[in-house]
Amino acid sequence: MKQKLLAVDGNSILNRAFYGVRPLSNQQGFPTNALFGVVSMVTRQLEALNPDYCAVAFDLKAPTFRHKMYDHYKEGRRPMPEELALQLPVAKELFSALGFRVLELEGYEADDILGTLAAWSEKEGIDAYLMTGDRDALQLISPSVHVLLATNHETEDVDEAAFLSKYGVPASSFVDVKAIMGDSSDKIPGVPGIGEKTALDLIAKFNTLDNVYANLETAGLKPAALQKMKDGKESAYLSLSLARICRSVPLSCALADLARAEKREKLYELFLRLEFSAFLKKFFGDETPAAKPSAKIEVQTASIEELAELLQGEKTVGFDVEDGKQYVAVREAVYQISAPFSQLLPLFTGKTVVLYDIKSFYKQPEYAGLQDLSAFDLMLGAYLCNSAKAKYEMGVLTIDYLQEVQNEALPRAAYFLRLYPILHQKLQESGQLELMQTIEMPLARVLADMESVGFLVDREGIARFGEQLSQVAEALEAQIYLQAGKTFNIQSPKQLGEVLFETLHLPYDKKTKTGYSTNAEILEKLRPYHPIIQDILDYRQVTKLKSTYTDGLLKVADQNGRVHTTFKQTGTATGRLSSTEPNLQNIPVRTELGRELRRYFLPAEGYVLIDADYSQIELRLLAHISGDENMIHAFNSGVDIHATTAATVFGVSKDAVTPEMRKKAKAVNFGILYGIGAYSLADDIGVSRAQAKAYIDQYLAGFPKVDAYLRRTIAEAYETGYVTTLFGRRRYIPELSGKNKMLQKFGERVAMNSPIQGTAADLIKLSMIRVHQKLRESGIDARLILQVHDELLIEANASCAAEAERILKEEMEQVVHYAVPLTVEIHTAKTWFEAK
DNA sequence: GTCCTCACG
DNA sequence: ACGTACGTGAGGACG
Repeated sequence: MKQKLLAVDGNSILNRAFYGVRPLSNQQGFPTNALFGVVSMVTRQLEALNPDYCAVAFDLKAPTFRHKMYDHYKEGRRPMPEELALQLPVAKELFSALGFRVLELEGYEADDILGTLAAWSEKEGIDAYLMTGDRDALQLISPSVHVLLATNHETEDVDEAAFLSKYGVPASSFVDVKAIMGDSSDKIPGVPGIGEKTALDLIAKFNTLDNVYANLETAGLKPAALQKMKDGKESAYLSLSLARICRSVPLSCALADLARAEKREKLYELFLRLEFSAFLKKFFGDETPAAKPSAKIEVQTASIEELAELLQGEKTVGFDVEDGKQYVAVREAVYQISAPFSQLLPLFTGKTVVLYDIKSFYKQPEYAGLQDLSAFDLMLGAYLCNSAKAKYEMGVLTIDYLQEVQNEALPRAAYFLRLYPILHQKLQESGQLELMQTIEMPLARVLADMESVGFLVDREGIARFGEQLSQVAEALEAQIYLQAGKTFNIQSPKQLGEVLFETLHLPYDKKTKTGYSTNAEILEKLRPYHPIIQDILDYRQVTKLKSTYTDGLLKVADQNGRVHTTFKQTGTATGRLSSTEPNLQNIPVRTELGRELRRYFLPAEGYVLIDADYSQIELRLLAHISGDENMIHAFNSGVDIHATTAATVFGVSKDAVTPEMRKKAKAVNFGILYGIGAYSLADDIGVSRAQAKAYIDQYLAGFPKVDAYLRRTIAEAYETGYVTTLFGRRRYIPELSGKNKMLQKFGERVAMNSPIQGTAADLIKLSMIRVHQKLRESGIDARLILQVHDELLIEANASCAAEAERILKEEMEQVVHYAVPLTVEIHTAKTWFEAK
């Protein structure tokens, strides 16, 4: 087995990673996105190759940076963005810790060093893998030298054969091609007027630049091209020398000095500092290097009497159940307790019980009584501290807040009482402690009850409906094949695109990265061109209903025909809930056929369903939050808000508003809530961009305080890095602190939308807690079973339906008293279809 | 695992 | 040069 060298162009891939990975930073605000990308790319290659030698090369020229791969930087050099410059020295540390020798030499660029290493490898008879995002390096490919070309999402292994089949010339001739075609981003002139195609043709025929000029007259060029080649000869030879990568940089080390030497303690330290929890887990698992020894905790067993003794005078106690074993944490110690929970309960009274994922305890009857204690859920606390995280596992929390890797040999409870004061303080500092105590913690109990109760579905009815859908799908499928003239997989966007745009030659405008776009919006436009389109749209709808909804629901119904969703309380950046397995927050309603499904969502025998939803809650909150008199007045006078908006936008009286105007105004209202952009609004309502901008300007002139509010919110978000809801819920917007304009724009839209969407989420959560409480207090036979963002469902005994309806409407409408009324539409019926 | 598509507010 | 409305979850295709 030949030995291997992995040599990385540090500048190139750091640059790639910086532009390819969304902004990330650690809690100190230090940018980490490029470093994350680099570690991710490099470790993948380390695993795949297991190289014996590792080196990384960095440019050492001017404090500027070449953006070769981005045409828009073709004007030349630009200063490196600060966020990237900060990461550069850490990248060197990271490479070194990963076992790479860091190579840099005054006056040489990274690719020259790579070229030199490639030459060494050839001489020593080992395989070299050159990792870079720069296509220039392809000229270094040889029988023993591969280039690992890092593109946006993958790293492509280019060897001699791959190069030849892609370009039609051997890799060794790549510089000759460049000498002719030039490279504007690299300031290589080439032969003016000659492009890639001619250059490749010539080199394919003659192999080298010398040979091309030796045979120029017989090359079969058109007269114009021939003349250009003649005129550009000098430029071509200059380009050849510019394009050729140097292979003899006078490095002060030898191949043997590049032997891979991982520095694990350093790596651990760096990963911790950067908060790379996934990499920590991958590299270190539960083993903590000596650099930072985790607290030495012995797990002891204790009887209830002993525990009672230990807990004397303690204000906080940790509690957890893992692998069926109960753990109680007291200060620095963890005790395994084998008594039933009911015996622990009195010992916890009067203390704060710190635990993780309290909802899962509430769902198990053996932990009854927990709801009467004062508790602090670390998962929920961590969510409020930063709602943008993908995960809130203990392993992540220990890294983010304790700067150490979770030792999985210890019970999780070992960390609880160390995490609690930190999270508690962060909530206090960020003004979210009340939100935690009065909304998120009590809500967990409500959600647990809702999940346990579930929603009854008519399984036979759904099965019948599914059968009908299958039959329709089969018929549509036959029609589609007939019209296409062949069979293919309609559900494959790739195959469908080929059939539509290549077989049937339908016009297309948009392509995705991977092929033709065939989504409903595109197909809608194609409808007039071919009857197959309608069939495909219908087929899509029917198969979606069948697979996601009828089949999906039947799969998860319990033996009583009830489906129990799981509400994720830490799933969204705005504070909303989400619903999984099954997702009951996206049951169809917008189309007639889809809505049919709701006929099979039922109350239990003798019960009814009550469905209540807030009308236009987000616009009402916009009115309140902005304090705009015109919008407040519109809501207080109970008029149609979209019609009022239309009158404002179009400058007509309310009587003169046409349905078309109302429709457009409604779109503008949505646009405002989502963080408006003229471009998207124009696209949405089918007017010119200028027209859309005029609508927006009119709107903002008509509701001046809305305008002021949006501007103020964006400005504050730039200053502080976050936005908040009326209840203090915070969302950080790191996109605003980066230099990427597109991401900044996105951040601004987030800043406009999140306080509104988030406040609505806070409000309905509070309503749920109140409704849950009221229903229990009144002792009536009714319970909450579902929340769909602005909608609540109750299953109530028919005998107390009216009372349940009254409570639901009252609690929802009176949850707060704002500048505009929060109105609720409510219906009671025997199916969800009828109740909505 | 990631992309595309589509269901909801 | 590029490509946008905000927030989600699920299923199928494909590498």
